[in-house]
Amino acid sequence: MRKSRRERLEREGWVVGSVKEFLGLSEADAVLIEMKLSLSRSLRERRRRYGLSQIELARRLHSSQSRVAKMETGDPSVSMDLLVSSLLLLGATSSDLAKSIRGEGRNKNGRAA
Amino acid sequence: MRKSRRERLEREGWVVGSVKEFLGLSEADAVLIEMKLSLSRSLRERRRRYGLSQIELARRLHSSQSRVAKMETGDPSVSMDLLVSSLLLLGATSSDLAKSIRGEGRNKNGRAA
DNA sequence: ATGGGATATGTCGGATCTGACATAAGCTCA
DNA sequence: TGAGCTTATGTCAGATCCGACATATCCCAT
Repeated sequence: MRKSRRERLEREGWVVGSVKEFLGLSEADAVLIEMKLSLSRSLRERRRRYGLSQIELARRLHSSQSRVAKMETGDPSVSMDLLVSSLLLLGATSSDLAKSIRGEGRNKNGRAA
Repeated sequence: MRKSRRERLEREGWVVGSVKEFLGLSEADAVLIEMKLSLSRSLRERRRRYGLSQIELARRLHSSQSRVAKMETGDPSVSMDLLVSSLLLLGATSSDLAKSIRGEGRNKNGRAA
C-alpha cells in the first residue's frame, strides 16, 4: 500500500506525469537568481532607510565595503546565506524575507520588502 | 534635509534609538539556522511526497546521497543556496519557499510547506 | 538472524565564497 | 577645480561548501 504510489511514480521515469513537476536545471537557477536580486534590493533599501553608508554597514556585519557593494549589486559571488544573514542583522524579520523571496519585493510605496 | 535624519542617526552611535532595530550577531544566526532547518524539513517532505529515495533525488540534483542526507538532517555544512536550489528543482515555487522561510512550515495536515 | 535497501556520518580534494585591500568612478559642495 | 565622501570593480589568500567515496546504522521482509 505504501509502496503502490511510489512504484507507479518510479515506473514513469525521469519526469513524473505530464504536468511538469520538476524544474529544469537552468530554470531553477533563474528563479534562484531572481530571489537573490530581490534580496539585494531589500538590503540596499534597508541600509538606506537607516541612513547608513556601505562602510558603516560593513562594520556592523564584520565585513567590508566592497562586499556590501557586491551584495547590493547582485554580484554572483554573493551567497544567499550572506544576503539573508545581513538582512537579519539589519532587523529584517522572517516575514520580511519571505516577502522578498516571494518576489513581492515592492509594495505600493515603491519600497522593497 | 536629506541629511538631517542621517546625521541624527549617526550621532546615536551603535544602536539606533531605544527600540532594538538591529539583531545581535548570535541572534541573527539563530534565526538563520531556524530557517535552514525549516527548508530541510520541506525538502524531505517534498522528496517523500514524490516517492523518491535519497539516491534518486541525488541523481536528479547531480549530487550524492550523502549530501542529500546532510541537507535533510540540517548539517551545518549545507548552504541555504543548496537547499533552495534543490527545492526549486523539486518543483517548489517561490511562495512555497517563502512559507517555509517564514516558519509557517507545517499546515493543518502536518505537512511542511 | 540475516540480507538488502535506505539513511546517516566522517573524510577529503577541488570548487566556490568571503573579507580585505587597492583602485576607479561618481557626487556634492566650496 | 578639486577635496572628500560614497559606491563599484578587480584581485587574492584563506575559509567554507560541494560532490564523492567509504562505512556505519537502521528498518523491514524473509
